[in-house]
Amino acid sequence: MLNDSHLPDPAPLFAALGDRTRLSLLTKLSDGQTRSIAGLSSDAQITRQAVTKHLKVLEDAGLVISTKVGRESHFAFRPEPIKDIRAYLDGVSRQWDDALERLRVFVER
Amino acid sequence: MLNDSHLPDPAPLFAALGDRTRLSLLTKLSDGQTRSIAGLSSDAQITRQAVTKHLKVLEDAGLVISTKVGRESHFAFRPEPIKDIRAYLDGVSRQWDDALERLRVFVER
DNA sequence: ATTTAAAGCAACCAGGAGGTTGCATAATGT
DNA sequence: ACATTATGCAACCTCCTGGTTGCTTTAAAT
Repeated sequence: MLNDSHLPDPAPLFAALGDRTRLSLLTKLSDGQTRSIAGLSSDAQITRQAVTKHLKVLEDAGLVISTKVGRESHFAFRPEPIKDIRAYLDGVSRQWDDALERLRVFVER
Repeated sequence: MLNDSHLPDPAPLFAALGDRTRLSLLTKLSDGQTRSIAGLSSDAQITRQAVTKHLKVLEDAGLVISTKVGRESHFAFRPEPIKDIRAYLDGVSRQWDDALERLRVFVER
């Protein structure tokens, strides 16, 4: 049995990624450049305040980090949680592959 | 620039994974065994009807497939979408790594 | 034939998510 | 000094989500 009781719950992380706007913000930031809220809002269809809320969600999930620079908040991408969920998905895939392999061995005997 | 305009929007897929109950259902099913709604509901803290709703979300996301067997609905894991989101995350990670590499080259010259 | 078990369906409810407007505050630019 | 820009904060609104209860239908078990 796949036992994930020792892992932190990845659901909130997936939830943070489960929004088009947030994915788009993340994609922009994943080019390594740091951006202000105004910079991230300029080409969005929603208000600056809505973007701020999305950035808060991303930051709470650890996907982004912000630092104050003068009157601006500069946001940067944080890749660590991405690694975490890839590891989680690897676990799920592995359990599946193992199940298939057991079935194959059973059928072929 | 990372261009994801040709890809199907992965946000709904992430959203489907963004719930503890659904992740737990998926984890159970990823062992390769097929299960009825009653079987999946028995050790859950919520009602059978709530489980049914979660299964519908998972099925809409393609993460699970159901077939009727007599009066029962049997659910099975579908690994394909997992591969899709891993590919998506690989793209994000790659863009990030490339950015770091460019920075390194720039700094070291 | 009757009872029991599995599932579908609909109505309802509370709370959260995503968005807005409006206003205040604090740096920057001129 | 004054005007402008970037952000923060709060109130509000609507719709969706995750959950419930209650009832019906259908298959299986006795």
